[in-house]
Amino acid sequence: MRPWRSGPSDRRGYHHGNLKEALIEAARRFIAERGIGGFTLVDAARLVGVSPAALYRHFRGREALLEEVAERGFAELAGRLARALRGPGTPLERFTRMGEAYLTFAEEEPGYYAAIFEARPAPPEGCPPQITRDRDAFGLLVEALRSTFPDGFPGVDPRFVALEVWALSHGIATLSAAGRLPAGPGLPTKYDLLRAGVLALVHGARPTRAS
Amino acid sequence: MRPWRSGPSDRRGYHHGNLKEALIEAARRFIAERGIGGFTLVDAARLVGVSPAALYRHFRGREALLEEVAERGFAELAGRLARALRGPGTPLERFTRMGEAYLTFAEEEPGYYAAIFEARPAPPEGCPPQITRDRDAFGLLVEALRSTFPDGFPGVDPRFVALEVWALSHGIATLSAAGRLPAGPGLPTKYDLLRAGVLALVHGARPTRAS
DNA sequence: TGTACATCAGTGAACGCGCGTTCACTGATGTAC
DNA sequence: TGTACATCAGTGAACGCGCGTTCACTGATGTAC
Repeated sequence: MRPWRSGPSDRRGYHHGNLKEALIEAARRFIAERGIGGFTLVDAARLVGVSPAALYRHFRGREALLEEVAERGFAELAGRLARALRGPGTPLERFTRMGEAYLTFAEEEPGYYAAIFEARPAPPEGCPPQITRDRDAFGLLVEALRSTFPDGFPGVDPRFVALEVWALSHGIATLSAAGRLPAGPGLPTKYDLLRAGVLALVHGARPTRAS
Repeated sequence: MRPWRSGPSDRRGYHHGNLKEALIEAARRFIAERGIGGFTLVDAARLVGVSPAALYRHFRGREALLEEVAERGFAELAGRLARALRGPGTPLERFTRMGEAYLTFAEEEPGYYAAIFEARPAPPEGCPPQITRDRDAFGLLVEALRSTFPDGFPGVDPRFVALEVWALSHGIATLSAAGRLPAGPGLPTKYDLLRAGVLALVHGARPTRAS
């Protein structure tokens, strides 16, 4: 990519100069507003001020653009989680902040969040990138659990606890995004819910499961 | 609706006789396969063997059909939950079975489940039916908690615990539907996850929240 | 420093498609007499 | 019991629309000489 001359100029001309990034950004915003299904190449191009055909200089098509958005979103999420975990405080404080970072990401970046989660049932070919991404994120969570509770959990695989924490976080994030968590003064925030829930899950981890 | 002459005849003729129900059923199946966004009136009509225009004898349009599907789905879900709760066993056993019924519903009826949860951000008019539905379902859960744990939770509103249980259930159901819960022999099933998680949430309910 | 040229990121018109919806209509049904 | 008729659930053709994608093209850019 051509080195872009510095300065705040928003530029406009025959060559956009930053089209790929601008399209990803536009997609992120439209997905946030209307969901994956409501996202349209034509709208994205219009927002950026470019003809729809220009898109094909940078992406193979709609799916490729969505995949790129999911990729960016995942990188952003992973970065936020890692940063929260690396911060100051006791292990438990940092773990708690990681949960908050997850909810905050889902709230601030609903486009990314949706792209990450919807971007593919995809044909049952190899499809390794997705698997890899999940494994990376999940591994991060498991590692965080291990370092936060170095003594582990009596008889329970940390991955089991990690799955529960993830499911709770995802549930809170999606219910909240759908406007289905009762909210208001005096009511618990989603952060309250997650904090208390994670503590309970972590403390309550006992060998109660059947298999 | 004309009394339908009995018999297993699938019938075919100028008058379908059962078109409204057949369309709802078709919508349910297509949403399950392709999601809300992938659902199409034309496909539904084709599956039922009727011209697309026929639909408008029974629904005001696409949105109305989706709303009807969501309504049916919600009724089915509420019925299943209530039935599980009314069954035999100790209160805790019945409460646990209610959770299983939730997951089973989400798995067996992904069309209904998606319709229930996606069927509307809807303009900020009165929109009472949705609110009412949520309140009904949530009230059922709160009632179940109260009767399962008649002594309550030390210093914690049962509705708080109910929200956490719901969020966990929803998170597990959606992750599972998205194929993102690692599954296989030796790995915990989603039922294991929910059972252990609910126990932990219920036992761990303590006054830890900030607000 | 100036000019010819290769490169390639853009244009804009067009395409085929499938969608939701409408319309005037038609044919089956059940009822009144 | 037979017939005329009102009702209304269906048809099928058509609509306007916006979509993703293609194509031959054009104009700006940066480089070689």
